Amino acid sequence: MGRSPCCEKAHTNKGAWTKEEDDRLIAYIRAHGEGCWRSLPKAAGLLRCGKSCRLRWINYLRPDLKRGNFTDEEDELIIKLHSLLGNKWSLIAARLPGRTDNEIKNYWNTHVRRKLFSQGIDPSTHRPLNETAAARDVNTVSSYSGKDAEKDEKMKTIPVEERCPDLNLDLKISPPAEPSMKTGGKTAVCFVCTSEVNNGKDCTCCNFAAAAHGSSSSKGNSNGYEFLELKSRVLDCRSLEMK
DNA sequence: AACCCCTACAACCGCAATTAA
DNA sequence: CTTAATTGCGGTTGTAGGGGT
Repeated sequence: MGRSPCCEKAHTNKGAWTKEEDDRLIAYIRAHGEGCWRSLPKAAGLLRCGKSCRLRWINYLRPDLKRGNFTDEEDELIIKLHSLLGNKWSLIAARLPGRTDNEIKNYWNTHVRRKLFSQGIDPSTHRPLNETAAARDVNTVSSYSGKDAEKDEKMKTIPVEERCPDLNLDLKISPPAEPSMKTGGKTAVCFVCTSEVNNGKDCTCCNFAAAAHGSSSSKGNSNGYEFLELKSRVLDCRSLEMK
């Protein structure tokens, strides 16, 4: 049973991409745009599966990627967003223009986790290690690790509120900063009231401009942080409490 | 120079969610 | 409504390259 493979593996390349493959993919997407990853490899003359092409484009070849080291501001923002969203890398990436979910995930696992540990902070809970160590004795929450199946099962039974009791996580996440293909960039959902915001008009429930609803990086005035009240790009988690 | 270890990150895999037929 | 196909996401792996011995 199960699903059929996404591609004919016997006839696809794997591993690192060559310059020629990159060039083919770039040329094809420039000519035809993104989409229909399933048929793209054949059309572009690539011996790759669609998944692989999509990943290569999104994580490496896209022209709007920032690349380079993360700034201190980005660093801080990632930590704050992770404390709110957990391992929702795509949501975090949506708030960091030019960064991909894969890049942020790698950065988190190689740099940020270590940094937080060195500061005595549990990267899973964003609470002091000694505090979470004590909590572990009670309910094992802070000892959670994705690799630990047993703990994972326990984790599933513990409400989010218990894991971060000082955070009101009954919040709504806005769509990505970039207008999606599916919505055509015409509608978005207010971060605060969740009502639809159409054609770049501001939501009436709050002062958040349309730029913060769905086109922050393309409208010029936004740095992509306003939705978090990050004018100064410093996030107070409690300021994000939603009803 | 050779070997080993560690780090960083590109890429893969499996599954869930979404969309199309 | 159901099923199959496709896309997207998060976890994990593989490996190149750098540093230490």
